[in-house]
Amino acid sequence: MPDLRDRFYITTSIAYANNRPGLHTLYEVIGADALARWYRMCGVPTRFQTGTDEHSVNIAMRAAEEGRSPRDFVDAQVALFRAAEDALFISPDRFIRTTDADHVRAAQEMVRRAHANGDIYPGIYEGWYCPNEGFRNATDVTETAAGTICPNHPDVPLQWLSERNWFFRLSAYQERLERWFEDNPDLVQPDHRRNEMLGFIRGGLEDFSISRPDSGWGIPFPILPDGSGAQLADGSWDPAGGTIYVWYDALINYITGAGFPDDPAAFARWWPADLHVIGKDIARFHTIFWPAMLWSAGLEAPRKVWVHGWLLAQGERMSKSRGNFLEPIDFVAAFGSDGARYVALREAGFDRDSDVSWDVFTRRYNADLANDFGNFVNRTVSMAGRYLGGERPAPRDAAESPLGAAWPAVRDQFVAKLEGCLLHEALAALWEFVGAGNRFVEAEQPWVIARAVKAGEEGAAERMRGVLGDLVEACRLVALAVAPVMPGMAPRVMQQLGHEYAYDADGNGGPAILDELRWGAHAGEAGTLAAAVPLFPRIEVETVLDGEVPEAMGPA
RNA sequence: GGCUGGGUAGCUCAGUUGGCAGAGCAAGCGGCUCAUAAUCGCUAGGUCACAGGUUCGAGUCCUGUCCCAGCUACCA
Repeated sequence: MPDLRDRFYITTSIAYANNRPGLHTLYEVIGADALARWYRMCGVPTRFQTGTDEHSVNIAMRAAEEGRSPRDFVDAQVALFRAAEDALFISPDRFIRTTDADHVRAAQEMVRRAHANGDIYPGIYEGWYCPNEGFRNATDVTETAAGTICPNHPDVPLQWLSERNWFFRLSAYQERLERWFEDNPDLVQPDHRRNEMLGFIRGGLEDFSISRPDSGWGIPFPILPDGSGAQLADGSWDPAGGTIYVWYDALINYITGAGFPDDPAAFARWWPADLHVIGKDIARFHTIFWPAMLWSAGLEAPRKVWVHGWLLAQGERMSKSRGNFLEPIDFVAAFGSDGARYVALREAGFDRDSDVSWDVFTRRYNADLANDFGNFVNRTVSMAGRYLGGERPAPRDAAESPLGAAWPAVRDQFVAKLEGCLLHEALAALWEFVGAGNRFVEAEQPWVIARAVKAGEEGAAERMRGVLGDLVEACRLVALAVAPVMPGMAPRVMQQLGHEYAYDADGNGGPAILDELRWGAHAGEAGTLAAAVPLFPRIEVETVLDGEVPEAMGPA
């Protein structure tokens, strides 16, 4: 059962607006959206935030290449993200952009607080600089006869650059971080990620730089090296202050969205976040840098960080640069919005890397959605219409019904896995019940009962109503439970079953879902079933093989 | 190199405190007909990476070897 809090604040990491969205980046958003919808349906006031990270020299360069202003460039990128998220039924309460005015204020305020607390200081940042990629890690460069190069651009000699930057005193927080990890084993999950982070902390923490020279595209650093304010009399910012570098910009989005610093009441309500959902590549920044930054500002650290894995294609991480990504729009076109969400969350484990392919997604869609669940609803509605004239039969008491007796354990398992962020396992638990439903049909054979009814056998009609009532109820429960994952499907099923669907498009507004997920919750209410309409048309594999397959994801 | 986690049926993976190797999908066969050629039942003979060891008995513990992945700080 969920820990019924007074509110739930959940975030995804913000996507780097340098590239168009791919399914591998939206995968995290789909998972977080499903969780957000679940808490909304539980009746917990929920705030779900996702968005885009829009500053960086890289983005300014990309914009310049296209002959546009950075602002025009990111606006166009953001439109692509929003369109893809709309297609996937993503329901953010706030889509935050790091170029938003309130975010700029939040980031600057965080810098001021760190400064006031003595946690930042001017220093020298130096290292090998690649004109294409910026500063390179010492372990990423190679010494050659021609000079020092980075592996991605062997023709471009690296330059040794020194910059005068501000540094954050992360080293001062080592003990507190270590204690924080030790005292809260559930804070960073899964466990192996937690262990990695803890090991990193124990290995010693260095300060990190948080400013860069002014590039014309970034949040102005609000303090000059001498400690005075960087804002000029006319309200503009002194370029000599430079800009805030990535982590004191991007990470801040989570508190901006909660109301920091403009709306103290909202901030008090929503912060600290209950759950940051992030990818494993940025675990360190979210579980080590971020808490320290918050503490420095006198704020609380997030309550939980969930680190998911990557989608892999033939063993390699999906990415734009590799070209082995999946276009979200193609994905939705093939599987539908609900189907796309389902197969992504069911096929890839939310706690680890998962190899996926167009083929396994298609198989999963056909097996789970078309055959198992879609057909289960279809045959149930069809039989109820044919044998009972469309009057919705009531389920029997759980004690008299195999399905009713099995349901509570299924539901509990589903809820436990879902709230534990093991979304794929939650769905698997639910689908066990779908299988039980189909087996129940075979065991009872309503078409045989129909003949008995026709022959006037005593008790046959009652048996028919009981069996079909159980089946209708099973359809209702599964459709409702899986609504956070397939929000478009649930109302369609309810309509066919003659039940009301009381939730808004984003999952708000309805009764507490746990009450609705009781066997027989609406047993006493009359209703009329609609005509059976297939929910998930089968996808013929031949169709997939023939065309419309993104090249990168098609059959090898 | 160091640390961590893995290598189990064609594919994806479960395997609790050591006790006759499991599930789903795919494939083959059979049944049924309410249903989206769906569904239900049966079938799968996998040296549980490899080699040793402990034990009455090891996928499950110990040692060694091979292979894979992750982490080993400033990329968003």
